[in-house]
Amino acid sequence: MVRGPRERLVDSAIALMRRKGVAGTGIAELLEHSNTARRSIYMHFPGGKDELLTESTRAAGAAMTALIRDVTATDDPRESVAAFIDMWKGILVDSDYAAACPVVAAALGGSDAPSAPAAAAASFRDWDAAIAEQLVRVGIAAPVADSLATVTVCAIEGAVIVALCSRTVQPLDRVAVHLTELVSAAAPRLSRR
Amino acid sequence: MVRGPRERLVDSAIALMRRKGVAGTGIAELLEHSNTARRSIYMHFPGGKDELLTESTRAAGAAMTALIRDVTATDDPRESVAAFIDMWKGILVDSDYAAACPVVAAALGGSDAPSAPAAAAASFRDWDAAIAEQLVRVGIAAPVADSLATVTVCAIEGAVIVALCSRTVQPLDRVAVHLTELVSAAAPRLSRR
DNA sequence: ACCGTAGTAGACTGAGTGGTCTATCGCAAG
DNA sequence: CTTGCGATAGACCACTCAGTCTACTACGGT
Repeated sequence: MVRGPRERLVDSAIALMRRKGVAGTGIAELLEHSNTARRSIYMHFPGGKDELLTESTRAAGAAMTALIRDVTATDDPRESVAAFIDMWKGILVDSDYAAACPVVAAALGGSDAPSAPAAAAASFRDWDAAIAEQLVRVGIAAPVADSLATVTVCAIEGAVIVALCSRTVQPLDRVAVHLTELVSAAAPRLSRR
Repeated sequence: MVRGPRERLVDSAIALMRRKGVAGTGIAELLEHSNTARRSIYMHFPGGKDELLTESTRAAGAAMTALIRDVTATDDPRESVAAFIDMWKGILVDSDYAAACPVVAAALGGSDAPSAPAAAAASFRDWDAAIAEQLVRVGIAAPVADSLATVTVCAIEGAVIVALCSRTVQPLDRVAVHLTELVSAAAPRLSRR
């Protein structure tokens, strides 16, 4: 694995966006965190902070898309939901409720990184599509699957935020219960389990 | 209604948090937006930015709690959900997808306003309680009502974020459908409508 | 009419912002 | 060895940040 300045910058930007948001992520802090020369930012990202954070949003979104595709390889969406919720619980607890979703930060950081929200929106769409694909595979009609997938993403992202500031994973657990309920109701052939 | 500097500052802080987040809300911008003397901030909020934004979070949260209590006065939670979703759609469209939830901003702004997340968490709890109260009233068992209330808050907040960056109210519509579905399933005596 | 207080206006500070620039370093291809 | 280039180190820029300070004004209670 090549660990050039570009990769280090993107990784650090993702880590900082999780904890500080877009506006709160400063160049100086980013340089220190990634052990990179100041100039390297503008070599790889001529557009400066906006370009760097937007690219980092894309990278974080793509990584999550891959993870979703991996987790949804099963034929039971309820397992997938549980796996996701567990992953988020791990992130929150391990970071002592300091790290949230970098893509959410990007979605809300339009005033500091104007092109970041568009990258966030693209990621959300990818996640939707990946989740809907699994739901269709287990027999849910496409329009319902799309809708359920969107709700899954929204509910989990919302729960992460509420859980973060409340310093408890309870919102995630509650969301897991009801998302499972929705999936079971929509996919009759799963509901006997 | 008295419109002293304190009220103007809180109102402006809420408006700016919606659009710029906590870290992105600067004192200078706040002063200009609220037409207030610099000194007045530190007269009313000796703790500076942290205290001002935390207090503004409490105010925004309380206003929303009142609105929730108002909207949930009905005995049909499905109407209440629809009313909320409509309200958010209005905010997003009217602001041209620039204004989100100030309480979410506070929840994520811990690095710039350390005591804001706690105020956000308190608001989320109040909203949960207000929503759960209505659900219990229509015959849903308390534990289920609590859980459903949390999911309602999380899903809507998540949908606002996704809708904002996607520049479409579709996520909110989809969330409305499935929240209604969940409420109907949990409250049998409503489900014939 | 007087005083006390809240509010206004705006200068000022030190630290920090994102971004640019020059100079040097290390290394690989010719 | 030499040339070229990405990377590093760090000075430097104009600007903004949050917060402090002084001087002045407006007004309500006595």
